This record gives sequence, structure tokens and C-alpha cells, in this order.
Amino acid sequence: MTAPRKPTAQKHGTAKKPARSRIQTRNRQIILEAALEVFSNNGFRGATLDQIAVQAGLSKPNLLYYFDSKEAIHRDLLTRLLDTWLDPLRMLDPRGDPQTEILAYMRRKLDMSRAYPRESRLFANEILQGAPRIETFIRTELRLLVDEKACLFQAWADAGRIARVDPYHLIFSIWAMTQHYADFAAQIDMIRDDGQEPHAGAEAFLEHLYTRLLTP
Amino acid sequence: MTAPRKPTAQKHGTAKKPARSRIQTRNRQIILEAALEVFSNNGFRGATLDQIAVQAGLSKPNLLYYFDSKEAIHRDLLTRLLDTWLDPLRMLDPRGDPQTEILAYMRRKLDMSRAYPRESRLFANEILQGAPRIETFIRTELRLLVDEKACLFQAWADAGRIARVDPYHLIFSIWAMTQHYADFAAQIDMIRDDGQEPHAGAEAFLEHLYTRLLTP
DNA sequence: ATCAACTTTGACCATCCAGTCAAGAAGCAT
DNA sequence: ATGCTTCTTGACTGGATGGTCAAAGTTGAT
Repeated sequence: MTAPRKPTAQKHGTAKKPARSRIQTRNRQIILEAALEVFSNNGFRGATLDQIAVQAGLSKPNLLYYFDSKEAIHRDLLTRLLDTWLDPLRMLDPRGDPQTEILAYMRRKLDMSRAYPRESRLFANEILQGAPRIETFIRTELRLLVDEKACLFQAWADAGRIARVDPYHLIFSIWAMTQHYADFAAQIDMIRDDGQEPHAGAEAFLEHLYTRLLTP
Repeated sequence: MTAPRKPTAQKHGTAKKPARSRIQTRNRQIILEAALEVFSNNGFRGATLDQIAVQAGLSKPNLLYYFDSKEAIHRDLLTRLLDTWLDPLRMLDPRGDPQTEILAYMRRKLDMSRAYPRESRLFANEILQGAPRIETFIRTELRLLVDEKACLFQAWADAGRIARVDPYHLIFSIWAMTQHYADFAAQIDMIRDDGQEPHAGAEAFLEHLYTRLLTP
């Protein structure tokens, strides 16, 4: 009569690594992949466990063997995403050439939105709903990093190494421009329905744009 | 024993104006306003008729007296939105000064996203889900208009009146930049949580950006 | 081979939610 | 006031959906 213990259930308190079996790592991975597909296309409320189960090729109770709830799957997905979300900005080197660094940042963001459009849409969905689940992440980690880099941009501008622009809006503009190609891909595809991928031509355009903007 | 006739129910075929009473116009308006609030914050699947009913101060069956279904409310909202969505681009005057015209277009879009953030989020939600309900609108009306204006921009560029930039990406960039301030307002607010509205400073920044970009 | 722990699932439950209905309340033209 | 139409709503229904459970199947260390 041992109480059934779900592999993910951490006995309260200490949050140690669950020490997962091969099957567990594999199936959790499969579920997250399926859930990403479903959540990014339908939003949290629009997604159903049944859809995710079908997509994953597992039964619904099986999903709930690996994750405590629909919420838990979503949370896990978001957490993993946020982990890498900041990398492109983090990599920006204060000692590098200002214009080169900012252009490279833009390119990394664009590459990311091309390589991970589903992650971008998952994030967009979350923000659109008012960012309820990632509010603290935004208010702390993201904000800190943005403040830091905005400060750097300001210094570069003050030193005359890039044009005088509001550093926050500069960052927002890079987010807007790059994520747009993932988040609004449906619209872009329908407008130029040559079979080209939505990002085609974006890099050249954005390079030109930011070069023009930043050259002192 | 007259069959009950909902005010919105059009007897099949000819789609005449329903000829609405004062109460009908008023309540339909109230419902649409409430639905906009709820749909834009929660997406279609995330919104419930009960929420809309509470927001509108009406009972749920009363909602369904004025609209055939949840879908119908949403459809009506989208239709009204799309009607005005194209106006800023339509107003762009081929005979005006190129740079002034494009800057003015950007400003109109920005004003729109500031004045109607809920509409912007409703639209964004729809596109994020793959634009299922507005596919024909995008493929026909929007596309036609974009093609037309892109052509114009190309001509302007060819004539050396603005810098050489891909006209489609130019339009996409204006959409991305302006709508970002409405759609991602939650994020922007959390990053600079001085009480400023998300659009603060955006106009100056974008004017600078597009002036730099377009000056030949 | 054996057995305990791990994994899988069919059947089921409770809740939520869009939509119905019939009966009553409010408007309004006369 | 009268009587017809338009509005309004409490109570209900059926289907979808997140989540549970007990029993059956599988795995792997010994």
C-alpha cells in the first residue's frame, strides 16, 4: 500500500532534481514538444490535453503521470523558454564595437525567431494575456538586463559612438521587428503567398535600417 | 403561435438591414463593447459568455437574444475592426511628398494602436492563431492594398525620392513597431514601471528612425 | 526467474460552458 | 386600459474537458 508517487512530485520543501529514468526523460521531452506545438498554435485556454496527448502519441492519463496538470506542462515550457530568451541580449559585449554589437544582437534575435517561431508565439500569447505567469521574470531578470544594456547604449550615444536614440525604444524596436516575423507569420505568408518563408529578405532590410539609424 | 424571431436572425437569402429598435442598438453596442474587453484580454477560447455577460451587465440568455452565438459576437467585432483597420494605409496619398506621407502613415498607425489597444490585441490574437476567421480578408482586401502601396513605394524609390528599401518589409516594419506598443504593452509597462503609458516617447523615436531610413 | 518499482490506460467523475426554452416583464401603438 | 410585440431571465441540457483511479502491463536489478 505504498502511496503512488508521481515522478514529478517533489515531496514538499527541498526541490532536488527528480533523478529521472531514461523513459521519463524521453517521454517528458515528447510531451513538451507536443505541448509546444499545441499551445503555440492555440494559446493556453485553446489547447486541450487531448490534443497534446494525440500529438505526443500518448494517452491523456499518461500525460498526467508525467506532469501534475495542464498548467504544469505550460509552466515548464515557459520556464525553459525564458532561460534562453535572454541569451541574445546577454551576449551583447560592452567592449565590442557599438554598431557591430547592436546589429549582431538584432541578427541573433531574428535567427531565434526564425529557428523557434513556436516559442516566440508561446511568449507572445503570454504577453498578450497580460503576462500573468511570467510577471516576476519580466519585472526582475528581464528588466535588470534591459536596464543594464540600455545604460550601455546611452553611454555609447553620449560618447558619440552611435546616434542619439532612446535606448529603451531601440531595444523594443528590435523585439518588435524580429518577433513580428514569427508571431505574424500567418499574415505575412498570406500577403506574399509566394512560398517564401516569412523571414526572407528581413535580414537585409533590418541591417540596412539599423545601420542607418545608428550611424552617428 | 408565431415562431420567435430573434432580431439578428435574417430570414435566409437577402441580407437586409435588421431595422433595429433603440433598445437593440443600445444593447448590441453594450455587448460588443463588453466582448471587446473580454476577447482582447483572453482570446476567443479564453473568453466565456458569462464573463461578457457580467461585463455588459446583462444576463447570458440576453446576450444570445441579440447575437446568435459566441462566434457571432466575435465575428461582428472583427468585421467592424477590419473595416477601419485599412484606413491609415488607404489614406496614404500617392501625390504627396513620399517621406512626409510614409511618416504620416506611421503616425496614424501609432495613434491607432494608442487609441484602440484592445482592437489591436483582438487582431493580434487572431493572427497568432493562424488568422482562421480573417483569411479571406487578408488574402484579398489587405493584400490588394498592400500590393498597391508597395508598388508606389517602389516607384518612389526608383525615382530616388526615398532610399532604396524593400517596400513590403517597410510596411511590415511599421506594423510591427506600432502594434508592438499595444500588443506587448504588458511587457513594456513592467520594464519601465514609471506610470508612463507604453507609447511615451515612441513617436519621437519612430520619427527619427523612419526619417533616417528613408532619406535618400 | 522473480519481484518490486515504474509505466500505461480504459473507465469514470466533476466542472465548466455554449446554447435552449418557456414563462414572465416591459414597451408601445392604439 | 388593451393587446400585441419586444425584452429578459431562471432553470435546464448536452457536450467538452481537466483530472482521478484502480487494475493491468513492463522493466530491470538481483
